[in-house]
Parts: sequence; C-alpha cells; structure tokens
Amino acid sequence: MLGRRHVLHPQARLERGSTRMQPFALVDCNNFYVSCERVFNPRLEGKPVVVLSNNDGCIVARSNEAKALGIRMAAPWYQAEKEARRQGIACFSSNYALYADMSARVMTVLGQFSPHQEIYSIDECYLGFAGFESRDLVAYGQEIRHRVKQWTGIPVGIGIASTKTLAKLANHTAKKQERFAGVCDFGRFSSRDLDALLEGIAVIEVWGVGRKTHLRLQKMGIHTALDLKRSDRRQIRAQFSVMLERTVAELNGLSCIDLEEADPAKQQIISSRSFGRPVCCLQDLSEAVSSYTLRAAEKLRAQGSVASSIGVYILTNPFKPETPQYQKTFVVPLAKPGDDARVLVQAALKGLGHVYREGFQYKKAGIVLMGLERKSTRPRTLFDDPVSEARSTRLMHLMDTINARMGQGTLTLAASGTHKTWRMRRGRKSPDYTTCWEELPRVLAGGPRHPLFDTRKDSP
DNA sequence: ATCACGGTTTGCA
DNA sequence: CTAACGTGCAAACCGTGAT
Repeated sequence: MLGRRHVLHPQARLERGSTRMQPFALVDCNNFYVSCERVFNPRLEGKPVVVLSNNDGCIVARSNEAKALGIRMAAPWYQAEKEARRQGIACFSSNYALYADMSARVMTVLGQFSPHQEIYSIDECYLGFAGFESRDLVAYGQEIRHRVKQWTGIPVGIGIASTKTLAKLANHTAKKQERFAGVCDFGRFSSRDLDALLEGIAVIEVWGVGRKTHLRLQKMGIHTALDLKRSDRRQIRAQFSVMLERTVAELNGLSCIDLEEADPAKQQIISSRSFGRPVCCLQDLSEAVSSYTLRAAEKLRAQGSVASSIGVYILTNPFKPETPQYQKTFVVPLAKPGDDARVLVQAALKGLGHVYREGFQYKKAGIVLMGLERKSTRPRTLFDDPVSEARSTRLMHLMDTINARMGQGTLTLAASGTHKTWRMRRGRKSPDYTTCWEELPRVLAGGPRHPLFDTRKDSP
C-alpha cells in the first residue's frame, strides 16, 4: 500500500554499492484494510469486499475476490457503487483507528523476528536479515507468516532479496505465484532464472516507477523489470533522476537504499480533509481548520519538533468545473517556533481570514506545518519566558496523554466545534472494535463477530 | 555563472 | 434520497535576487 519512498543516501554508496550482502525481507499485509475488517467479521472470508478512502471517495482496498470481479483500484465509489452492489460486494468506509491499531500489533509481532525493522507504511515493513544467511530463510518466512496470522489474524506475504527494491519484487512474486505459498526468496534463484522472472514483470511494478515514469520508459523501449535492470544507468540518471538510477543499481543487486530503522523527523506535516458536503460559511471552515491544526500539532509534538510557520489552504471542488472555482494558500509565520495547539490554531485562523472569500462552495481545507526543527535544539533568545513555556508544555502533554488514553478528540479546543456538520462521510464504517469502549455494545449486539469470542455457528 | 531561497508542480505510494 | 474523485510527503523545478 502506501509508504515513504527512498530518502537521500550518500553518493559513494551508489558508486560502489554495498560491500556486504545482507538480505532484506519485505513483509506486506494482504489487502490490509480488507483483512482488518475480516478479522472481526469472519463472514466476510471468501467474499468480495472493498474498503473506501476517506469521505467514501474511492476504492482503496480490495479483497482478491473483488479484484477477480474486475473492481478497479482507486475507482471513484459513486461510479463503482452500482456495479459493486449488483455483484453483492461488501463495502466499508475506512476505519483508520482500527487499521492503525491492527498495524501496531502486526509490527510488534514482526519486530520479534529481527533486530532490524523498518516500518515502511501502515501495512508493510522491512526486516534486515544480516547474519541470518545460514538459516533456511524460506522456512523462517513461513514461520513469520504463521505467527502473524495466529496472533493478529492478518495474512501477510514475504519477499526476500539482497536489495530493498528486489525484495519488493520478490514480495510481488510471492503473492502472484501460487507455488511460492506466500514466501519468495530471490536468493534461491540462479541469475538466469531471476532474469527470466524479471522479464515477466511489467516495469510499472518496480518500486519508484509510477504512472509518468512508466510512460516515458515505455517510449524508450523499457517495458519490463529486466529491461530496466539492463538499461544504461548514466542515461537513466541524465533523463530521469538519481532516484531512478538507484533503482537500476538495486535491480542489479547493488544495495543503495538502507534500512531506516529510526523514522526521520518529518520536514513538514500536513493535515487536510475533504468535507462531507459543500461548505460556505467561515464558521464551519474555522472549525475544520482548527481541528486539522490540532491533529497536525499532535503529530508535531509526537516527533519532538516545533514549527516556524503554518500554511492554510481552502479550495472548491475541482471536479465540478461548472461551479465557481477558487483556491488559495496563505502562510502565517510564527513569532517564534512552537508546538502549542492554542498558538498554532490562532495562527491558522488568521491565515484562514486571509484566504476566505464569501460566495464559494468549499470542498476541502488543509493546513501545513512548515519550517520544522527539533524542539530540544532550537535556538533560544533573551525574550523566551521559561515559566509560560513550561506551562504550555505541561498542558500540551496533558492533552496528548488524555487523548492517547481516551481516544482522539477527548480533550480539544472549543474552536474546533462540536457539531461538525462538515465532517467527512463515512456511513459504512465498522465499529472501532479494538480502540473504543463505547463500541462494545454494538460489537456484542449481534453485529459482526470476533472469532475468539463468538461460538455461534455461521449461518449459510 | 552560481548559489540560496521560497513557492509551485510533479510524482509516488 | 441527497451528492458524489483521498491524503501525505519529498524531490524536482523554476523564478528571483544576491554575490
């Protein structure tokens, strides 16, 4: 699914490549969001299921059965709905609280299988297998799959290879070809066999090759993963970027992209959301912008950073060109870098005042925290007030602690509103099985069932 | 000619 | 029934002004 893409890497490595050959494993949860829903509703097993993006916008996860029925990834729901209903496909709004919680459980289990783990996205992680070479890595992979399934209910696939890019392709192979039973180790392949396999993989499947790059590569006659592997690195660099050059090196077994075990602090933090309905009035926009700012500020503090400015943007619906279009961004510098929700919200609302125009139907708003630096190393000035800073820090810590314990939004600011009629659509959300006590009655009242707690026979 | 910057666009997942 | 196309991030790019 989604994840961070490469981060910069010393140039020397690109020239020489890694001297040590350490295997990487890429563990990827199968159809992750769908699998999460199935853990708590086993009747969905074997049935076509899809999960929708925020605001029930488009399809972001499909079960194998849904894929087989020709349901396309990223299909706008309002277009796909009719056909999906006709085919009896189960559909869920996304429930990120549930998926994040399940992800944390999966990652914890996976972390027990290697001292080196990079959590790459909500449903994927790399494990470093340096020093494991004497093991039977395929058998080890099967052990991992089995335990993750047993302890969390989530099925995973595993690809193993000498570079992260190849491990991704190995993972792809593990899922595509039945005979691998969910674990594929390129280390087991002769170079001839590996090339034959790469020849059968479209270049778009390669990590870092997206729609645009795919198109340009095709025009150059590069169609398969093997074509890209055999391409001229310098030419790729000249016509594309160092990133793609690294990809080529990695396809050739030259490891250029390290495991990133500590996730680097973000340079900017964005929080944005589409509205459930068109929004016109400043009051609603203020509430939305305040809510988004609170969430971004929470992330900011979680990574121990302070922001030096905050950008605010609002826009109308670009998919409705017949309505008046408008979009604007405004950046508010902060007097001094900070992480206090109250200060950030105040700045955000000031920014909103600059971008807001009456008479438009707004579809989406967002904020961006920029100019981030480590709180601990930020420069201090004579005008800092240690007492009020300590007070702010204590209050923010209290908010973060309560919200972590009692659920997001338990303690908030009045500015973020209470009715939130602008909130995104998510009418098909499943209960927050693992993260919300209030959902328990709904869970127990004959709704979807948990396999461990429910002994009723499945009805046909 | 080169650099640093800030804002915008592009691309990826 | 309404109406209806996501989000987060960083690299690359580009124009500007300073040196």
